[in-house]
Amino acid sequence: MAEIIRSVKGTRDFYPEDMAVRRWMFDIIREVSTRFGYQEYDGPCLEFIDLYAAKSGEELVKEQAFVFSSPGDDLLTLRPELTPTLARMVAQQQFEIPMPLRWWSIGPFWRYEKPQRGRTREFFQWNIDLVGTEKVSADAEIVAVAATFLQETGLSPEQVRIFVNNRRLMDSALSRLDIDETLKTSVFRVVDKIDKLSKREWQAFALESGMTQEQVDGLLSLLKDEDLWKESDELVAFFELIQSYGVGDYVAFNPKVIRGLDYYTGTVFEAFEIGGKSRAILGGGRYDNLVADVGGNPLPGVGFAMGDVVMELVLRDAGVIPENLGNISQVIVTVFNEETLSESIKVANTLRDAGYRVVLYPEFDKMGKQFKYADRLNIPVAVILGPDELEKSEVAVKNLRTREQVNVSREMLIEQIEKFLQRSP
RNA sequence: GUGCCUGUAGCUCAAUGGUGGAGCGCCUCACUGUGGAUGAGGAGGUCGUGGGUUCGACCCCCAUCAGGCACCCCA
Repeated sequence: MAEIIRSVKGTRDFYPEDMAVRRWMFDIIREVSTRFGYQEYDGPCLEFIDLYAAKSGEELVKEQAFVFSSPGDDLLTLRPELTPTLARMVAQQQFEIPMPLRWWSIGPFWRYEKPQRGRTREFFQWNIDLVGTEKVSADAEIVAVAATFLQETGLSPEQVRIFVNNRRLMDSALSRLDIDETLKTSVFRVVDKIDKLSKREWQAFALESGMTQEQVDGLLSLLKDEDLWKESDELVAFFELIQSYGVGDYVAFNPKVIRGLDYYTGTVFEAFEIGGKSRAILGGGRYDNLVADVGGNPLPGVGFAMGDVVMELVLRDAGVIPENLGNISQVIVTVFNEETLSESIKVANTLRDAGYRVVLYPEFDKMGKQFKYADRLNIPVAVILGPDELEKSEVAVKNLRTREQVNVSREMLIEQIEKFLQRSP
């Protein structure tokens, strides 16, 4: 066999069974997003690199973006994230769009990373944002959307949890420890590392980043304080509202959640798998200057992003992905020989008009082979149209699960198929 | 960028340095109007690639390519 040209590293092939899982997941995303009144949007996959240079972390553009020059010598990049595109789209029509806007999107993104479990170079990301209000009720709504999604997939609060924190709360708490403004960014990084390093390593890392031993101890007790949120009016209001959404079980306070990006200003949150690998599933928060960097007036907003790769792993491990996804055909119409082919086509079309998913066997193979083919495609019902049936203007309908077979008139065909399908959907 | 592991049939994987196998899948037949089972037969391989050691290499060594995993980084 000739050598097959391999696929590009970090990309995935979606065979029908894979595509069915993706479709299932995306349908839940769409359903939940629109149920909360969000509108679908999208931007181009290609952008000028300048769009990201302004805002995204330097790292993201310089090291992780697919950048290339077009034949016209433009420096282009395959979008590594959607937020800058959203910012531009909003800025371009800032006074046309009714605020607050609720937009969601799902599409492909690219990052030049080293592929490993849960990480590919080409992936899909769900983005959802509520822009134009700084009310804490907006924060609660966005987190409720995330929680509702998790719930709809079948994941339980014992399997996943959304951990919430607040940047302003942490800011003032850090100030109480006499941590200087200039140090805060690196302290946030220290916080971010606490569960990734051993106790000793973490202490060393904390001291290295410029904190005193006293401050490190203070920070440590701060991060253990499960009641810290009560000091924040915003968080108190937030948790009250999230209860009203009925998804309180999925949401919890966690002072360790801080998130790397600089542009978050208030509420920040991350969903994690509980136990197991405790992988991060989605993350987001409040930002107060969405469009400022692309030249518009500052707009407050809140949103999150979720990658499909880790999400699918979590769903798979949790065992919540339904069996038999995808559009399995319901009926196969067999073809006896060349003379009966046109009758088979007519019957197949009748069934299609009635809304069934129908496969017509493409050749004149012997019945055994046609049934075997139906088996492999997991089709539950077969229609047989041979010379005997044609002569009596009947059709034979066979339930391939139970082997039951009956001859019925053409008029009774749909009724009979419906009977078999109800018994084995 | 660093480290570890793996490349053998379409797929999943075996094979003490001495003539490359199994399971699944595929094709044919038993079965010329009825499938999942069973049995019989069959097709299918440059052992990732290139060097080296050896009387002899799938096996040992080196290089290289590809894939996976864990770091680093990050959502």
